[in-house]
Amino acid sequence: MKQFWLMKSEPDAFSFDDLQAKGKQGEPWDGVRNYQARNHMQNMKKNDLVLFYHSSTKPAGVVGIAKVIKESYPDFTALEPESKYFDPKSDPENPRWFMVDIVFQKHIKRLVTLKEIKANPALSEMQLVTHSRLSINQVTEQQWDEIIKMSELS
DNA sequence: GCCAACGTTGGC
DNA sequence: GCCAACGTTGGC
Repeated sequence: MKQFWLMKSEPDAFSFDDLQAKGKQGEPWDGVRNYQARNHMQNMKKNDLVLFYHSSTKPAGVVGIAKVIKESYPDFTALEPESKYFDPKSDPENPRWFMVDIVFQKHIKRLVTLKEIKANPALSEMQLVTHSRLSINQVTEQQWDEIIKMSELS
């Protein structure tokens, strides 16, 4: 069964254009230090599709589509003391944090803003709305279709 | 830059 | 196991 996700990024740090520039090699999604978000990553399967979301920007919203190309594996930055994501409590024998690799898939026709998502009753159950601080969200197929539909309306 | 919401930590 | 203190996220 195909699964759908939404991943947030601050475009100043890493944007959808940056992901596209990475080409086929994609990008390891390091630095996630929240258990719920980690659990979502551990459930991701190769070829699952991802809504790429820009946060802390004007306006915030979904900017494009990415795809999972590597399933979860330990986030090595948690074990590197010189990394800004270093977690002294993460044990190399039993890693606490994981990451996945994602790759650019395609652009959508236009930005779908958070404001529009919040205004759409069909999307009131989205984790993006109900768990606004969670950086990696699960998306249902119906929600996915609705967002894509919105992106195709001018 | 502010601040509300909320996840995490640590003392007890 | 409770909960106050603290840190972070993210919209505005």
